[in-house]
Amino acid sequence: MKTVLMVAEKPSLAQSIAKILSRGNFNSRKGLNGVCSVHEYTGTFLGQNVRFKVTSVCGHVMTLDFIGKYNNWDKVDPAELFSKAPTEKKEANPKLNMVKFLQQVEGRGIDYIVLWLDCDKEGENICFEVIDAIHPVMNIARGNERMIYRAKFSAITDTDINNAMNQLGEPNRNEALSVDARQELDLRVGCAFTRFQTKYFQGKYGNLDSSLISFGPCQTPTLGFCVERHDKIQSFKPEAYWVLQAKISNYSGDSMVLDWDRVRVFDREVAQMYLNMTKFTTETKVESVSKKEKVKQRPQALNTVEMLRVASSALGMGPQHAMQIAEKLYTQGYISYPRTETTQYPENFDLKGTLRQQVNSPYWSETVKALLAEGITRPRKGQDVGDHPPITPMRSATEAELGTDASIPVHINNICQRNYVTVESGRRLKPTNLGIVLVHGYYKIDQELVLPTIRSAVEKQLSLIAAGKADFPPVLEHALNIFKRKFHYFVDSIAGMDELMEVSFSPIAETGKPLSRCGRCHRFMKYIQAKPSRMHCSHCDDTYSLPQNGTIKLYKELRCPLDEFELVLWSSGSRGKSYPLCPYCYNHPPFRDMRKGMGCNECTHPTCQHSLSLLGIVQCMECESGVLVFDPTSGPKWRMACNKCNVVVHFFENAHRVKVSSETCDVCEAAIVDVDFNKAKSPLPGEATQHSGCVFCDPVFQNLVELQYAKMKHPMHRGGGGRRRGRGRGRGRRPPGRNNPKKPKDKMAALAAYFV
DNA sequence: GCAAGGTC
Repeated sequence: MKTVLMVAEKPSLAQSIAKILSRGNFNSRKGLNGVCSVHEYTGTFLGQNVRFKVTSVCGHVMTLDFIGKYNNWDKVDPAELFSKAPTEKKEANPKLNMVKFLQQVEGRGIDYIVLWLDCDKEGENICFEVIDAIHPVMNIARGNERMIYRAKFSAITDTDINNAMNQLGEPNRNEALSVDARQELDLRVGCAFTRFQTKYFQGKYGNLDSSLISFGPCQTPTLGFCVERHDKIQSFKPEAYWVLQAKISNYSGDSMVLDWDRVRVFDREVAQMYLNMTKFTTETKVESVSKKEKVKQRPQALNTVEMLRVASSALGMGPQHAMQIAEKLYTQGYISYPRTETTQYPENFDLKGTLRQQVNSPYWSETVKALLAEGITRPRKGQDVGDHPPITPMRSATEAELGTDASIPVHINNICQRNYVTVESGRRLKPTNLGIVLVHGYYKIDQELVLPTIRSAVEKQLSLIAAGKADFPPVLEHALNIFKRKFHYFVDSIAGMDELMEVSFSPIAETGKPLSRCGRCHRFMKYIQAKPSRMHCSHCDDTYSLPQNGTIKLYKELRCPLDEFELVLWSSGSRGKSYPLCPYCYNHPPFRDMRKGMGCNECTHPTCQHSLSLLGIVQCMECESGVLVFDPTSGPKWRMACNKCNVVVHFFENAHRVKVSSETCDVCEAAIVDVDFNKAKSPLPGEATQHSGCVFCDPVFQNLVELQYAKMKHPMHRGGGGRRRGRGRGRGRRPPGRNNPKKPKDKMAALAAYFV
């Protein structure tokens, strides 16, 4: 029996599709990654009896990135990112193992594939990601029989899904290619500007309070809208004005308030004059009576931006939340696809049928019945962009169930995280100094960097690829060329933005507090606590980066024997790990086998008393290449910590001295440790206070060792497994190896519409 | 360490 593999965009959709097509008669099992399930049933396909397997991916399978060596910020000139730096497709989420799942497990030996990815450009792109993985391992078809099919649907309803299955088409290569072009453009442009800005300003100012000064074709215009609004509010100057109001009443006591035809005057004396004139009036004369009727236009059909706007103004719901709910309603079959720019129903759209679905609703049953009886008027004419029908209720819900794209909330979240804006009460966005300076800077240098127009122009070009009216390479090259020139102009004109920065931020040399001495000039260097924390020597004009997410203290005024820089002690917290580091060596590794970002606990100096060579005890039991290094600052609760992962091992408590000797254990090769215990609390037999031995093998010490993990905010490794013995000691070992809100034309117009 | 786009 032949096999048909059907792939949806997300697990919940795969299940819904299987349920509908098999009429509820299917078996499910977990897939390789535990996230994507596989639903199986038998049925007919192209007139033959086949086995159907319905599964899904989790969004994009692949992502675009530069090849490894171009991700080094120190060695790569950002300008190279526009053309020289090669890119490659990497697995978007390696933990999900999607390629293996598709290629080696579910796709192998299948006969047909039906693509049920969302029907938008991104979905079309994912189609080809799936095809690329599966096509090579499919059974070879006889003759010219087609093996790959595309289902087109707009709602997860019985009719839509069954119709799609009966009218399978082909995936659209051009639409997929337009997404490839977008990806490459966003990557090259975003990374080049981000790296340049970040490195330029971080080296100059000490209190930027953002560790990353990012730039993106969507997030930057979003910030632009916030700052523009803020500037308008700031430049508004309130002026006092006067209004005349008269309250009149007739003989029966009915009263009304009359408004002044002039509305307001800004001249107090004029207002006073009119007030004096009315003061002595006892009669009023009605000159005319007019009647007005107000007609409210009937609404247009709902698209995404309008839905988000209404959700915000009427329901007080943030865009992220609103989109999440819409997404859920869609996958459960209550509404049609919630991502659409279209505000016009097709001529043949069954409006009455849609309304009939609501006839038993406990909320509006009566209204629906009345509408059906008297007949309905079509919504006001809108625009059919050709993507999906307007957002439409597909079935009635009972208490409990209740951007042109979902990315607007993501852009807003982005600029919050970068500390460009803060969210005030009532979900109002207020730009920070940094956000304001950036936007004003772009305006000064090149307005197009922050205006939505350039993105709109790019999207227009990309849609030419999608429509098959232009080829991928020339469109990409043309767009990259424009941004490359903009980039060079920006670099050359950065002083313009810098002038604005100077007003809001302090030069790095004036920031921070003196902490440790520089090994070159022997003057105090300043410790800058603001992220990213670093050390700066104003005399030598050098900046040294430091490990993040912890505290930095002076380490007993001890010096590095190699460069005479005073050591500092990094600590992740009172119970976590700590190690000394030399600010110079941390940035400029002294030995060949060392890399940037290593502290003394990874230093291979053969004789320095703070080095791995002298304080290392044994190989870490949890990670591949780490060594447990004695922490001489940890007393009285002595401990050793892995110099690679976050394993911390507590050992002796009541000791006043612990020393790592140069001898090793015969059994496990761990370093022998000499310990002096307190007289009163010594765990040793008799009155003994001193003992030497292997921490793991010595019968006295063995019971005093306890394995515990450091409580780190961002664990690099998860715990697991017990302690393994006999893996040899690790001492000295090298580690191996914005507009009219009704007619948004494109994404940027949609974004602008949200800010109205 | 970076973009934007999917989704968990």
